[in-house]
Amino acid sequence: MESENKIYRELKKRLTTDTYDHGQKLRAEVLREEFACSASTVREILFRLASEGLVHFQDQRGFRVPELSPTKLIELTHMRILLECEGAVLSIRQGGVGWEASLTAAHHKLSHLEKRIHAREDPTELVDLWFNSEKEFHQTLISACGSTTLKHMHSLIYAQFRQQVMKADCRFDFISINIQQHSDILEAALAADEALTRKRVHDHLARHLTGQTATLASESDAE
Amino acid sequence: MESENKIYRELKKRLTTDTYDHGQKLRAEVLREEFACSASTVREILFRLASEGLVHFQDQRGFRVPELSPTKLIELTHMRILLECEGAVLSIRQGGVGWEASLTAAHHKLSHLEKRIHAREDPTELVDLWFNSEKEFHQTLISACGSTTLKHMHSLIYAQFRQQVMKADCRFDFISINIQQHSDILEAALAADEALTRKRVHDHLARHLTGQTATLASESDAE
DNA sequence: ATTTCCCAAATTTTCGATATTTTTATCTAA
DNA sequence: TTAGATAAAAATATCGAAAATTTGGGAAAT
Repeated sequence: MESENKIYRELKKRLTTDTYDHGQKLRAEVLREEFACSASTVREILFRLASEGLVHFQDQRGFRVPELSPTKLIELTHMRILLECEGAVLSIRQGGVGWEASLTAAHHKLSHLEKRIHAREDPTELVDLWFNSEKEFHQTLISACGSTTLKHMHSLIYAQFRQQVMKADCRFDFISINIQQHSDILEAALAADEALTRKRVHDHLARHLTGQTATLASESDAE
Repeated sequence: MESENKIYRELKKRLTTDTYDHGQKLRAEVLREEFACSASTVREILFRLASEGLVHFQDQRGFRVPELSPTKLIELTHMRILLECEGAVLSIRQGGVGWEASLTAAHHKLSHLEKRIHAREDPTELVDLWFNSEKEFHQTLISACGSTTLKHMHSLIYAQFRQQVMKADCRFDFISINIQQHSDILEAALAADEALTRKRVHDHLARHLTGQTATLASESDAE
């Protein structure tokens, strides 16, 4: 049963980190072998992921990685803005020095990493680290909001958002803009400027509101 | 498959409509008999409900109806305010006449029912109808927001909210206030007054923000 | 050549049995 | 009497196989 959680985390990681292709079929029988467990166990985990929106399930037709959807991405971005602005503002009000410290720390790590990525020719090796750091920064931003429910909703949305942009994000086309925007958010948050924080969180995510982010290179339709 | 969805809906209904007690154990073996299916099927459904927050799952200890939690209720109320205000405002902007018509219709049905409840001595028979109507009204309020994701998040939150207040709501202590507040919301929405709509949605839900709603009569801890 | 129907293969869903873990009950020793 | 340990009972997790459903391909008919 400990292994089940392990498999869950591994699958979730893959689904949000550019391992599978959008639309690809996820056969329990195949994954069963890979993870050395029964098909029922895999099935259970896939259902769990399906209800989080990271896997698409169709009756009698099994599981798939959700398709790329510009509309979905816009909606997810909208939700992220709503939740992160709310969470950030509440954190500003209630967070105190402890929160400021952890946000600074999270930003420092992220910033350091993003600069390394920016300097590199091929940042492939750093992709995984970046996914973690950027997630941690945004989670820390709302961490002192005082609502487990808000944080939970955010993590659901964030994971789906990441799944939609994982392929694009691996190219780091916007890395230098990102560096600036993350700094801007930190600055506004530490200044306890609620309106400015909202604006900067919005600006940071606004790029995904156009529906043109999804112009990707060759989509292989492996099956 | 088809029967599975049926069982899922039935269980969800029970979990949000005062059938089980908070903290009550949900044994797969018991439900298996009742629904005439295998324990695995029930287990699958319970997992699904668990990831929606409607049942509590603990490793090796099975499933339970979540405990009553004042903190949780406050958080859920907060989320409802956030989501419903956003959804209502977007609907005002994008809804058009069609939306106004369905909102008026939903309100009419709800209003009619609430007046019947208010007039009665024992409204027990109308509880189920009321749960449906009140849900429909609030869903209609945000139905033209243009975001499937927002509506989905709202329905997750709404179900958990209802689960927390189901026992209390069956007593209809606030029915006359509710009638007024539902009307107020309709009025503001039809007037396309965004700020006022936000305020009235907030006021309608504010009662649950105090953490004192949960003073209930005898909690039986059946097992 | 195209469409329809039917059969076979592959995939998914359901199930009951087995193994593991937790809970309850009983007994012994302090 | 109580606390701890152990055994018995109950509940849960895992599995492989049987049942049901979909998919793909080929033959017959238009």
